Amino acid sequence: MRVDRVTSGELAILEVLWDRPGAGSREITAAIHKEVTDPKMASVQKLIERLESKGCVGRDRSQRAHRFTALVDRDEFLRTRMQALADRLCDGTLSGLVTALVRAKGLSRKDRAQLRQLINREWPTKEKKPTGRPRKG
Amino acid sequence: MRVDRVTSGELAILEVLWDRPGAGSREITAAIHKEVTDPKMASVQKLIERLESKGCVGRDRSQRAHRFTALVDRDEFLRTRMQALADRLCDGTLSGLVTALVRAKGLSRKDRAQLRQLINREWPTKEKKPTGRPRKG
DNA sequence: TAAAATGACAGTCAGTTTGTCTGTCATTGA
DNA sequence: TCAATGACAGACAAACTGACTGTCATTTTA
Repeated sequence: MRVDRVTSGELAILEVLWDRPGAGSREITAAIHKEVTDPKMASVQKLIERLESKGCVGRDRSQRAHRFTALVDRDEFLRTRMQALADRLCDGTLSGLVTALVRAKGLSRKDRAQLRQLINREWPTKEKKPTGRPRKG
Repeated sequence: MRVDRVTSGELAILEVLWDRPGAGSREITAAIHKEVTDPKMASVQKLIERLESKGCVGRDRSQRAHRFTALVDRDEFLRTRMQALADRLCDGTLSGLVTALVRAKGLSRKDRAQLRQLINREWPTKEKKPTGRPRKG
């Protein structure tokens, strides 16, 4: 799964597939380009082909018009991309990434409030359960 | 400042400059390559040149051997890169990015503890100052 | 059924990117 | 004076990227 080598054009395909799992090449083309022409269709197919070879897209050949699905979800994709940044620019830890985020200028008060709220909502309070008891949700 | 178009090779230069502000081309070359040859020097200079044209590196010409400094710091660079990710993959907010981070699988308990601790340390408690009074830092 | 439309696929293409290298020149220092 | 140094211009191949053509089999339509 070569998520790290997904290009901009390929990413456009993935974005469509995240919204519409199982879309066909025509639907994808329509979502990306104003007009659905033969060349556009071919371009999309080529990009899908490359995504497939990178292990990021799956293909259902049971019908003539193949149907495609993303094999990475958006969150996972994002995390991989951020991990790549961390590997290159921090000590390789995602928390190092967020540390930089927190320290960097240009983060609005609203941003910070959102972040804090987010963290507190996702990981409610002190985690007192060393047993890893499954949380509701 | 075209931080978003800094390539891998150029980033290597920046990393040296982050560690050693004011380094010369020879020092940078030595930090990147095993041997300091004429071609390597020229390559490094070309990369510096491009970084300069992107506004990411400054040049002090007061001496024959120019001295260089990064015009972006690591945190800022990181933030810009993450913002680019957010623009493409989230609603454009950094908190959307962290949301994905938080939701994504593959985040260890330790990671999460670190993140929480980080947030709480950086933004101590409730922010009750709508006036934006500068915080000690 | 014949013709048109459709979709997969192979192959090509030009433009760009990227890191490297050559060659020239002025300055420095031995 | 001569060698070393460093800036700089220019060229370069390889890879990347998205778009395109052309062919073929299948499906749909007239």
